[in-house]
Amino acid sequence: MSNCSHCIMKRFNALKTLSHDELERFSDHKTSLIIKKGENLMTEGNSINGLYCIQDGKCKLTKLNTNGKEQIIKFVKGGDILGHRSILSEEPVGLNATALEDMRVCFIPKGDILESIKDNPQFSLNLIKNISLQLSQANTAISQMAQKPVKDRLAETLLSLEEIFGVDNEDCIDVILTREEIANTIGTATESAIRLLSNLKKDGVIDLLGKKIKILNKNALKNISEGY
Amino acid sequence: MSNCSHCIMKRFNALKTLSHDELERFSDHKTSLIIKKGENLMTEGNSINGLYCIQDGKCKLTKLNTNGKEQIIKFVKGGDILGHRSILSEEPVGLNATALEDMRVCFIPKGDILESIKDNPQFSLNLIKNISLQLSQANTAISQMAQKPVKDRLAETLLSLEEIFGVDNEDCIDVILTREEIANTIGTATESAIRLLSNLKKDGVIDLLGKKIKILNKNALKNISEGY
DNA sequence: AAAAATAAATGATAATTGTCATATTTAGAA
DNA sequence: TTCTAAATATGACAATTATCATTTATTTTT
Repeated sequence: MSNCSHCIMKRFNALKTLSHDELERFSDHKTSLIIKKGENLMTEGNSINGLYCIQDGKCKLTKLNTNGKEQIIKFVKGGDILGHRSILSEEPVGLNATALEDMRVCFIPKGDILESIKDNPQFSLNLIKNISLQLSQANTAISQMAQKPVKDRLAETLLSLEEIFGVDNEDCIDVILTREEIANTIGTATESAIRLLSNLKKDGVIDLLGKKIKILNKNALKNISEGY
Repeated sequence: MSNCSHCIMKRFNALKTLSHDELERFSDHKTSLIIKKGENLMTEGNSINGLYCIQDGKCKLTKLNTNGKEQIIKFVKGGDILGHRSILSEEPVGLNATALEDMRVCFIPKGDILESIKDNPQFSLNLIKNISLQLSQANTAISQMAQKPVKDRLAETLLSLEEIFGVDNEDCIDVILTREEIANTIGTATESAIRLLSNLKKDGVIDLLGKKIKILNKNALKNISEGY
């Protein structure tokens, strides 16, 4: 099985401050798992006892609203970690993590993580920074959801998806989402999302190739996202 | 000047795990300040080098949107702490903290806080839990802003305001907000907020006594907040 | 490959929400 | 107090967004 001290994950995030010894310890205790598209890596309300390192693949973090609708809170990809908030706060997981494509994930038991937190203040601090950044981004999201019209939020979301996932060899945003998932990200009805995407295409701002979306005019999108 | 080890603050939050010695150190270095209604305790984008303990008074945490509108993210009252996120993440403050009434606040220099974080893992952990809880609440807020109609959000907000601030001797929610501030909390136009408040009053769910709001039927509000 | 199921697209219409205008009330300053 | 400014309230209307119905396209299953 692969070794944590050689893993690409350690180049990212909080994990980059871990010593060789700590990574070896992780290696000895970790389990690798494959999450198939559509399956849940974490489920809202459940407790977990470890940290997930996303090796490969993409997932969405969602919340089920009281009205039964799914809200997508965040997208996660290879190199990201999941579950640290729950470990640190000793609370159940707050979001569902659902695979958007097949994923390769490593699971590192809570005990090892807590040990590193105790031994390695820098690791601990990096986890805190990660959570703080998420809080900061969440506050921005609240503001935008509350005050921006759907069209602006769609533009914003498309830019952010390209930022997160990059583009493929045809310059399309490198993630496959259904129209419903896009709608659940910006908080609108699926039909509205479809209509606004069609408008953006008609205006030459984006191109739609099946589920693939290509941004043609980033500046125009940026303007729309700011209400112009 | 008052002494931290006798302060009511230490009954709350992360501070409750601090030792007598730590509190004495805080006491020696702290400064007390009065923030007048309308003044800012913290300002978005500025850096701070310490922790604020709110002794008394209320404030709103806001974010200025790209469209120039103010979004209220959170309300803060006596017993709460502010600035720990910025200290821990070593980033500028993300939100404005504006006094809703005159406030008494203590400021404890960053150095003392960082020392306690190093010495006292439980203190550190409690700060993390505080930030984690905020993140969890923020995610819920995103979902509600994105998916619930304004009426539901208003009902939700009224319940939450009573939860946070309690009621005065006339059973009114114990905080004075302008209609504009209520609108900026739920993310709507001031006129819409006014109209929906009037409707709730007409339906006998709340009573409006000037700026004071009294919840008459908590169950009805709860139902409205959930879309019934 | 054909059939069935799911997703996307579009029109028609209704409901929600925002904007502008204006009146009324309240709070603050001279 | 009296004046002035600001906040609240309400109507009229426009813009945005949701819902429902239906068609077309795409994906999945048999």
